[in-house]
Amino acid sequence: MSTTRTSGSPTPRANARGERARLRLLDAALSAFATQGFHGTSTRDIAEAAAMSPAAVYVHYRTKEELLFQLSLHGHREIRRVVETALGRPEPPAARLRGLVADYTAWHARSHVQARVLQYEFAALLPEHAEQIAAIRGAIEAMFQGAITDGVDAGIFRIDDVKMTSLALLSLGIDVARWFRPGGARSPDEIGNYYGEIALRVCGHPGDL
Amino acid sequence: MSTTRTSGSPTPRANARGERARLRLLDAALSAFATQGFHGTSTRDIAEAAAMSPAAVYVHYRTKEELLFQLSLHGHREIRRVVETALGRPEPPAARLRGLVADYTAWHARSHVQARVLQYEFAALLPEHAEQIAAIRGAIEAMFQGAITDGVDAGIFRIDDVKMTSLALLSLGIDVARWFRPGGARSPDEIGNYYGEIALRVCGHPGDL
DNA sequence: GTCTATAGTTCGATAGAC
DNA sequence: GTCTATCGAACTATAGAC
Repeated sequence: MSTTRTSGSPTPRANARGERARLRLLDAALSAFATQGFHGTSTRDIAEAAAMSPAAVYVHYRTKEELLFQLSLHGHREIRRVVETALGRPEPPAARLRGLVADYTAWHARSHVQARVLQYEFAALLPEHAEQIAAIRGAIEAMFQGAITDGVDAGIFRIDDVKMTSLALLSLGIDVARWFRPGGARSPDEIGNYYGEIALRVCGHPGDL
Repeated sequence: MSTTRTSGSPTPRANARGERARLRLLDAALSAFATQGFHGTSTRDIAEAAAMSPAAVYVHYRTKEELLFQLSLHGHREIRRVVETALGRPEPPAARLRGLVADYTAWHARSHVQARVLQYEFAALLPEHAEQIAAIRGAIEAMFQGAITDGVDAGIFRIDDVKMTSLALLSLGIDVARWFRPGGARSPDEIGNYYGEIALRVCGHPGDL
């Protein structure tokens, strides 16, 4: 993650103390945005949670929106890496799609706090930042569609509409961030595995029934 | 929908003019909450969109949160009615589940503005109001689980976990409110029908593959 | 880099005339 | 029921000392 530097520090690399403060602020903002939303969170909330004065926030981040953008950018890159890793495994199309949906879903459960912010606070981003995030989302969607198309071309998936099916599988994973609560009946991995099987059924994979 | 009366009007039934003003405010609040979120919307935004002064809002609603609660309550009752109607049809379990998911999903596409508010602004409700809404959500989830269990008992669905499957089908419908944009490639009914078929596949209904 | 103090704005909600 | 005017609080962000 290439963080945009905001301070006028003369050294090219930030010192350890400042770096720790930056991370504390990101962490505080993440929790607050996840539970109260971007607009429901004040910079004072963030500062207090990070054990700093309200003014100290602005030494590290120019605006409250920049905090949201950094969180959203980092999170989306993390999801993209999860997807790329899942698709990088040398497996046949069915196992690859199952693994993809399983990993994507498990990530949304395990990182539900992070996921809530980047999936549901998108509208609070500045237009230029939203555009950058939208590009990553597009890449993720394209990879899902590619994984489905692979199975169709191999003759093992039977579906009418690749794009609609892709949207459905993405929805399954994303919405987990909305309802998941830690300490529930199922662990993130269990939910992921279950949803991976569901994905094969959705794609009409014969061997799965 | 039994609206809570807020004015001190002496007549037991509000007059037509006041009723129209109330509806204008609800409509203005709905649009604003859907696009900017509850906390991102000011009472001035709502008043302006309803062509009223900021003060006039408070003649009809005690607080901004009451506007959200009325919208959320009305919307959740509407969804519950959609689900009840779908389940009330005299059909075998498979057709009933397909119709249920189709109607539930199509509603979230057709009423995506309303759906966005009631699915994603739940956290902004006061605790006592959130509790009331949660009860309706619980009833809806129970009806989904019932529809799935019917198919399992009839021996036509093959699934491992009724609750998890129910959550997945609910997620499919709800998340449509997040990504749906009018004028897209598919109409709400088409999306609903497609998702109805997906639901049968998710439940492992043999006749569907 | 952190603080105290505060500028300047906007917020939710109310008072009181008509 | 609607308005103008406004209260008091909270907001984002900045100034300037250390």
